Amino acid sequence: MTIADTGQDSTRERCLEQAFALLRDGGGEAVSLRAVARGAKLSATAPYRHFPSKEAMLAVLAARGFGLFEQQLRAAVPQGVHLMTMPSFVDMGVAYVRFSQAQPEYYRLMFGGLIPDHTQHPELDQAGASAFSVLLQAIEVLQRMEQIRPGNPRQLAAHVWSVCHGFSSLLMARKFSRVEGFGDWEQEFRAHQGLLMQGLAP
Amino acid sequence: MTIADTGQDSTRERCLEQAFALLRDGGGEAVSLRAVARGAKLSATAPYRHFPSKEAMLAVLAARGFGLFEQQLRAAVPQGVHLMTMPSFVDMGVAYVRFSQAQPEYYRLMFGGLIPDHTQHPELDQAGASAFSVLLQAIEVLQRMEQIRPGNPRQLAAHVWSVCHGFSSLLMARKFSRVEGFGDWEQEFRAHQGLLMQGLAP
DNA sequence: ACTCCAGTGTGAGCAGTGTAAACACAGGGG
DNA sequence: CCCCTGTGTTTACACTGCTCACACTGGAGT
Repeated sequence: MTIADTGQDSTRERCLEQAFALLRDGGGEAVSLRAVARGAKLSATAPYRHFPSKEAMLAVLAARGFGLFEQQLRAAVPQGVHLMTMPSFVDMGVAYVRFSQAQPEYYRLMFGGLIPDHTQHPELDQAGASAFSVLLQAIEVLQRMEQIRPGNPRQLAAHVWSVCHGFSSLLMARKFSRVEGFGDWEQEFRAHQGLLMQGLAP
Repeated sequence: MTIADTGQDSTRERCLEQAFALLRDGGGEAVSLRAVARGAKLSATAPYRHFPSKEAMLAVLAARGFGLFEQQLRAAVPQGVHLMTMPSFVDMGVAYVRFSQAQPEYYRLMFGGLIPDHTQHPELDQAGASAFSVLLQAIEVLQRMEQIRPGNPRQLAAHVWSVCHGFSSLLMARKFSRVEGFGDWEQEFRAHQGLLMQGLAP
C-alpha cells in the first residue's frame, strides 16, 4: 500500500496545518491542542485520536521543519552537493541563517527546548539527522577536493553546525544588537564565515 | 542607605530560591508561580506583590544565572582577564560549556526562548552584556599581545560566542550523539577550539 | 494622638491548558 | 449478524497565569 499511506486521514493533516498556522503567527507557546482543534473544527480532545500527546504533534511539525530546512540547504547548491565548491559551501551557511530568520518559530521549534529529547521521536530524530547529513556530505566532498583540511568529517561538520546554529540562535535572541557596526546579518555572518573557513583550511 | 537595600524583603528572596529549586530539579516548564508560592508558604497570588509577572520573576532568575556564569568564566582565568593568555582563553571556552552542562536549566533559561525579549528586562539585559564583556575584554587583551588577529573585537567576540553557544546548545539537545567517536564533550570541544583558534590567528 | 496610606498578605474567581475516561457511531471483516 | 476498531464527542480533573476585592499592619504626616 503506497498510495493509501499518503493521503486519507485528512483531519490529521488539518490539525497539522492549523498547528503550523498557529506556530507561524503567534509563537511557539501559542500552539495549544484546543486552538488546533478549534481551527480544524473538531472537539477539544479530538486531536488525541491522531497524536498521543501535544509534544508528539509538535515533533511531527518539527520534523517537517527539518524537511523544509534541508530542502533550502540543498537549494543553495543548485549544482548538487556532490559538486560542492567553497563558494557554494558559504552560500549554504547563509541559507542556514536565512532559514532561521525567515522561519524563526519553525527554527525555535526545531532547536529550542520545546521538545526536550528528539531521540524519543524517531521521525524527528531522523529528519534532523538527514539535514545534518547534507552538511556532512558537503564537507566530505570538499575534503576530497582538498579544499578543507583532513580529519573526522563528522567533527568538522559539527563545528560548522555549531557556528551556524550559535550565530542564528544569538541573532534571534537579539544578542548582537549591541555589537557596534552591526549592519544586516548577512554581511556580518559572511565575516564570521571568513574566520570559520580560515580554521577549516587544509 | 546601602545596608537596607541588600537584605530586608525576605519573601521575595524566598520566592526566588523556590523558583530556582523548581528550575533546577524539574525543568524550566516546571516552575509555576503557584508552585513557587507553595514552596515559599504563601498564598497563590502573593508573588505578584514582588514581581509584575511570571516572566519578570524568571528574568530576575536569569539575570542571576548570568552573574554566576560570568563568575565562572572569570574563575577560569585566575590571573585575571587583563593578563589573558591563549591557554587561559581556551580554558574560558571550556568553562563556558561546562556551565551549560552543569546548570543546563539555568542555561536554557538564559538562552532559550522562555524569555522572549531580554531587552524588556533591563536587569537581565545588563547581566548578559556584562558576561559578554568578559569575553570581549579577553579578546582585546589578546589582540594587543598579537595573539589574535586585528579587527573589530566585538565581531570576533561574537564569533567565539557563536561557537561556544552553538556547541553547548547542540550538546544539550543531544544532537552530537550520532557523531561517531564522540567521547566526553571536553575532548571534543577542545578540538573545535583548535579550529576556532586557527581562524582567529593573526 | 489620630489619620491616612502604601505595602503586603489573603481568598474567590476567570479563562485557558493538557490529558483521561466514558460514551456514540460508523464501517468492515469474521 | 456480530463485534471490533477507528474516529469523533462530552464531561471532568487538576493544573496554569492573572485580576479583583478585601484585610491587616506599620510607619509618615499632620
